[in-house]
Amino acid sequence: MKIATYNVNGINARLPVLLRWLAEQAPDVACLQELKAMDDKFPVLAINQIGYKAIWHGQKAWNGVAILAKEGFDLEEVGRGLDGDPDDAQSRYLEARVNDILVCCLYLPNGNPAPGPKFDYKLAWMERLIEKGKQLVKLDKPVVVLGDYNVIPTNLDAYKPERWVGDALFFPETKEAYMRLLDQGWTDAIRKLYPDETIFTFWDYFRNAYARNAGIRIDHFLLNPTLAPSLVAGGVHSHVRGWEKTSDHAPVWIEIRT
DNA sequence: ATGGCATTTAAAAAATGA
Repeated sequence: MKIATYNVNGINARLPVLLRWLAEQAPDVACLQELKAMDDKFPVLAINQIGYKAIWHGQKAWNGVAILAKEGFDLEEVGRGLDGDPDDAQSRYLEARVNDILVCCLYLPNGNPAPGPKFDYKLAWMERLIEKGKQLVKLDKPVVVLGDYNVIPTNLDAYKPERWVGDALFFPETKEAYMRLLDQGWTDAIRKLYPDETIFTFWDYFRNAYARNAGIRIDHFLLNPTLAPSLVAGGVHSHVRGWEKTSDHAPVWIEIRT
């Protein structure tokens, strides 16, 4: 089974790119982030027409997450949103069962500028995710928590790491919270497959960043111990970042033995 | 240190992203 994550940066603005990528790569499951659309603006018809079911959690203008699965897969929503803050109205977490795998799609807050209230929200959100992770990691069933983490885990994950010092994606507290999550027993699937390679999933729109390969790795797959032994392959569809009217993220994928 | 670009909302310019 191939599972992908893709921060589309506006699902309606990127619909041609999204459909082209789905047709070209045909992932079995695709988790999307940054829909930037309300629920009734989600392009479900176009997605159904190319053979995918979908569930989504939208929001006006910002955020928004969705889980797509090919027709023939069993897709059932398990929940939306993280516990721990009843006042949180941002659509950033969606959980579904796809066949026997629990698929948890997230769009972790950016947190800039740091320090500040947005950074506080990011760190609080990470604490809520860590609470959730405690339960998920120990399940007997296979679990993947994937999406745009907005975390650059190590110096290996950034072109010129010194440029990211002081950024919320690379702040000591951000990396520390992410490490605490990993230490629950999660496997960073892409880093497991490529322990020493420079791999990027995001290139900003400025300064010709994609052509210079001046990127960062912030889209991650975390596998629980039940699922981790089934990992067989993975990578980044970086060529999609070179398409017209494309997102600043590229799709990332893994393959699971089922 | 700053700004470069792209999107949404909504009707010009602000907010957001990373």
